[in-house]
Amino acid sequence: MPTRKTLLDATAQLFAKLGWRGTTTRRIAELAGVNEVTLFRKFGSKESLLVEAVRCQAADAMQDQLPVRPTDLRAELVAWAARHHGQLHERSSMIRTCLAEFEEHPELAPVATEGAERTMGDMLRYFGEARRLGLIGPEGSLEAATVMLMNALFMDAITRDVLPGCGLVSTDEAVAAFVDHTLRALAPHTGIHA
Amino acid sequence: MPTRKTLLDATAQLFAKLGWRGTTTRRIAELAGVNEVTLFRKFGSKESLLVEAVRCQAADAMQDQLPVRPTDLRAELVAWAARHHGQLHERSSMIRTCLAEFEEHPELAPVATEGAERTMGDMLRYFGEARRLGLIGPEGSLEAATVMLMNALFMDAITRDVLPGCGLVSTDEAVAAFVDHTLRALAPHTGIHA
DNA sequence: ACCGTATGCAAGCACTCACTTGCATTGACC
DNA sequence: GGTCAATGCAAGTGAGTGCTTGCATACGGT
Repeated sequence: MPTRKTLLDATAQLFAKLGWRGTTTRRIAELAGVNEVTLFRKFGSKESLLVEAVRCQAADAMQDQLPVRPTDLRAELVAWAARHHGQLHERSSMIRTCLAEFEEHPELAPVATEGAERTMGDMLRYFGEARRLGLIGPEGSLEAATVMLMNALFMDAITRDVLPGCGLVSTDEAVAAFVDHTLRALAPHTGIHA
Repeated sequence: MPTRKTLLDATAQLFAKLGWRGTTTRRIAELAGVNEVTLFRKFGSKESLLVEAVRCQAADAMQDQLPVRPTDLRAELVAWAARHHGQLHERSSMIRTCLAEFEEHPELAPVATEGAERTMGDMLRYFGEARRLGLIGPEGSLEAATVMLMNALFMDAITRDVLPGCGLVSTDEAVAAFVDHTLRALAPHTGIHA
């Protein structure tokens, strides 16, 4: 059924840009090139369609994992962070909208955030492994390091186009600076990057 | 004129919760206990009223500065970060909504973000001063430290009620952990907090 | 006592919203 | 050729939208 996917894609696209209330069934039908009635026959209501569209969009998010065994921390983290930042940036409009809509539509939250928690768990595991291998020092909270790095990447990705001038200038520089700062806090001895 | 402030407050409150489209002139009038016609007589249009309401809300944000001369970095930063986090948290609903509405209503952006940039500048100055005084080491990017700390606080504050389980558990612990992590990255010698 | 300003009230305008109904058309499978 | 499910089209429902008009009422300054 090509119609179904077409409708879900159009809905996600409109929702990201216009929010729940702005995403009208008329606009969805027009963008999908489908009659408005078809939308109701296939999904029953606007609400079902929107929730399903957000669910699919979130499920599409690539699962990008850190290496099982850390070797070159900086290289691996920078590469991972760049990919992760790219993914977030692609979806920044949808993410901003969801953050605002969670209050009125809490049913969106579980489906949209499941990925984030898994990613945090993966990074925590990675740092734990690195510490076990002596690649980072025995002190410093790995949770704090993980949350701060992920928050920094997240914020930069979702505010970059909408609030230029509230962060670092270039994306690559920002990613590298965040990773370096994180590793400096976890370094086994001073001046690891000096 | 009590009516004016009443209307602005009601508007800001509704806008934070329901967004631009959800904030209807009927709801505003009802919440403010004012006739809907009065709203149009005083502000001309819904758009003027909304922009003005967001402007006032942002202007109300307390300006909370770091000490001119750094002495006890950790204590000063923790105290400042806790206050800053509190302010952000109070306005988290409005902030989330604005982040989503910036795309459709870019006129909101300048008025709403002016404070954030000043705050970042203040922290950068504070770190620069601290480095000059030898309270932090000569290496490590102060911009990265500033952006990461502010992003971490910002994210924690605006996602705390809407995405529990995506960060650290208690607010106070989170704030302290973020500051510690930041200082560890900037520390003049290893193990400053050991 | 008079006047201007601010507000309320009732009604209405043209428009959009989510959603429904009834009927015609298509196309695939038997 | 006949059946059935999927889709389109035209029209309409009741509710909500931003905004306007006309008129009544209050209150303060002169």
